[in-house]
Amino acid sequence: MNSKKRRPGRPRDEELVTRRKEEILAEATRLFAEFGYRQADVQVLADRLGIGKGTVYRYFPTKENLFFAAVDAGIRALVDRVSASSKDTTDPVHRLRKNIHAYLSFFDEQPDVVELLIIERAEFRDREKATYFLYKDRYRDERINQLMDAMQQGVFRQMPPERVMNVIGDCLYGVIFTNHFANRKIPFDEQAEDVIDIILHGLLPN
Amino acid sequence: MNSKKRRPGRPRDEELVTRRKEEILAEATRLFAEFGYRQADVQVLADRLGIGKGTVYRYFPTKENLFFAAVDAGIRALVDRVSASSKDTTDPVHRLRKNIHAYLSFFDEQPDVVELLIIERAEFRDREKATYFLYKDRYRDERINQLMDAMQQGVFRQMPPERVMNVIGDCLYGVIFTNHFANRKIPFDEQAEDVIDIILHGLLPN
Amino acid sequence: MNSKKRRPGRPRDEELVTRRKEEILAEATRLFAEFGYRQADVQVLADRLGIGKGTVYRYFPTKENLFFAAVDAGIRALVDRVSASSKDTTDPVHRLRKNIHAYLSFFDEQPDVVELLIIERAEFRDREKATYFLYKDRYRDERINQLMDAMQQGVFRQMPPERVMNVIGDCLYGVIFTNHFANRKIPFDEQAEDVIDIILHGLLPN
Amino acid sequence: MNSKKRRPGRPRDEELVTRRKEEILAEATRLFAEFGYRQADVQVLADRLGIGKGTVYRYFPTKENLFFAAVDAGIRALVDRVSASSKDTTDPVHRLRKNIHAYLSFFDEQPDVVELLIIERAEFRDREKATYFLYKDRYRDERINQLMDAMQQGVFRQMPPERVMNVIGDCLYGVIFTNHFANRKIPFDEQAEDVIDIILHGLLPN
DNA sequence: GATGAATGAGGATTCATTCAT
DNA sequence: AATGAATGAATCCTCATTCAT
Repeated sequence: MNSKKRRPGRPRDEELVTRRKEEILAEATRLFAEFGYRQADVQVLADRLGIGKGTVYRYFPTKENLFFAAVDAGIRALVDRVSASSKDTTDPVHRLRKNIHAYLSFFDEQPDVVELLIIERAEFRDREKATYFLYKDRYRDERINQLMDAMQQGVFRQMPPERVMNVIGDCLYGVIFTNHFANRKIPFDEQAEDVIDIILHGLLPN
Repeated sequence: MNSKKRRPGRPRDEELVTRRKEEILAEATRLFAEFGYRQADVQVLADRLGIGKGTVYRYFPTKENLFFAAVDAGIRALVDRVSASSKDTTDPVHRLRKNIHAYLSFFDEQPDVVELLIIERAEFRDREKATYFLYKDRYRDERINQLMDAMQQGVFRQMPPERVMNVIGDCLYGVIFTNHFANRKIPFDEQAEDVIDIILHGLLPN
Repeated sequence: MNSKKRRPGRPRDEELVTRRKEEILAEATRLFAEFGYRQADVQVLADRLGIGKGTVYRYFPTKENLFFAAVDAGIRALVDRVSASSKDTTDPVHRLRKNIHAYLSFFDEQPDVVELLIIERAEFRDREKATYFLYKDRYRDERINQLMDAMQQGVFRQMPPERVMNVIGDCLYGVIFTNHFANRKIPFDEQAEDVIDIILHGLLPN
Repeated sequence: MNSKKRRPGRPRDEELVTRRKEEILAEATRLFAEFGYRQADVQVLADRLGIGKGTVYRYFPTKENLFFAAVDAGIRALVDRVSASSKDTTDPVHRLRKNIHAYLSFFDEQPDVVELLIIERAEFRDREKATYFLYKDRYRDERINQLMDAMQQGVFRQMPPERVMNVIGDCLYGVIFTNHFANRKIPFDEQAEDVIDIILHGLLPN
């Protein structure tokens, strides 16, 4: 499994760096989620980690850099989870269900990541796009193709695939944001079923 | 009618107070939307208004108070718009369409209000509920009843009304947030139609 | 009793001014005692009096002026009380007793005045002498003479009268300050007796 | 003995902390005495010390905290001086004389401390007791016992010891305050003798 | 490499005073 | 005369970042 060639010299150092970065990132995520960007004090982060403030700056040159690294890590974890959820499925409806469940369960487990998304937009308003959507764009064509296939197969109605994708994506995004903004406590799998039901069948009786 | 005895001295001008507050609020909304809460400088606000900083504090005792007044005004305007949109409609489908159009057109015209909602959550993370949802709660029962009526009439399928309401609300919330986070430029009425289409008919062919 | 000649014209105006000043001064004394000089807000003073802030400034050109007027009024009241207390007494011991009782009872009734004395020094450190001592100086010679008479008569021991006066004065000053600084609640007449006892007889057995 | 493992990085220098705090405290005492609490600018303090403002806040988290640290240091120095003055004396009269001389000579040398006491009360009026009296309370029982012994021995008259203690304390407190309020310049040892004379023998001829 | 001491730019808030009404 | 709207000077405190040890 660990197929990287182990070269002689100081291989452990690299690992150390990686491990340290991850530790810092994990704590930083918690800190930002707790205090917001501005109020999150790098000194507090260092204290919680039991290291010096300078050490944090060794691994992340600025607070902003640290923040975006945390956002990135969070979103990458989300993407991995959602991708994995439908790996062995080709049925469009099943895949959609799996993806929605994975998406909502991820944010249920990692509520801090939602906070990071909000904070990112609140603090870095001048960015063209939030990180989340940069990642999303990468999977755009793949999603579109899957939707078009499903329509071709007659599993979904014929609709503009991009717009369908938007509505589904927006709906899920809205669910997790509302959960946080309204302090809503609904079991995530119930939410998933509610969303799936409406997205698949609509409100009208057939 | 105006039988109040004129007390000596300069009379307090209630209208002036109202006008001033509105002027300040309008500019504050722009400022917060532009810079975020922390970065928004009350001095800059005063400069833009051509008044002294102390004058701002005359009308709003703290920056936080000012911010929440701006949020409140924004949400009240939204509520008014949506309420007005379906005033003379009793048909459930028509009402839903009207409401969704009104909702999206409001945020299309007042994008600053979306920013305020995001900023509120990012900065005041400890509040039980964001202002938006406090307002929403007031209309909860009314909405539920309308949905139940529509189901009774057979216009909508029989479903748990609360959950339906949540999915619709989340979906719309997600739309406006995504518009901002992803810097998405789609005509709001197209978005409205896309959302309405899926919510009413679902993805599956009938 | 009201022996001032009432002249035709607008005599009431003067009275009004005097009355207004006194009302303002009384409330100002309370306010300063409650908040200190810096923290005492002229707006609050006006509000408590039910008048406009500008009106306060009509009667007292600056806050500082207002403060010193309050101090002055307080000290003048003290002086009057103490003077009156020994008006019909010529016996040195009796006069001393009367004066001490009057002094302590005054500050017992008017604790705000003590606060003013403290605040005066704390805020206006550059004054050569606190107002209290300016007033005291006026009575210096009279006091000295009284003490010298008492010594001549053999009622008091022969001592440098100035120094005796200082020790007595300091002692009383210390009593009222300590009452305030230590939040001490002792009936003022007991305190008077304690002070009188020691000042007259000393600690040593005769 | 110094067997602690040297952790990596710059070791925390406790001595430096202590030294810095003392330096800051000394200058702060001067500053507060000169300007009062409100008017004392932390920036000026930093400038006088030739350090950054942030450094002051590194050692004292708030201006208030800094002020009380200064008060505390001042009073502790007083207590030490007075305690030391009568260490090898058991004779009550001698001890009283020594204590009074020490007390007055302390404030003669450290007039800034008197200012701090005044400022404390003027600014922090809501405190139950001024710091000075909190310290004094600790020595209360000891003082009472000494007085009772002296009375038992017949060195002092029989009197309520608590009240005697109060009168002596108030008298001294009054002396130092009057010195400052009235800008009085009398050699402190003369003052001591005057106070001692009256406290011991009273005004009346034996 | 790690640490933590030092820094100072940046921004909210208070309140005496002025002056138009 | 009386009022209260407007002003802005004055100051505390936070915290990212640098760099000597």
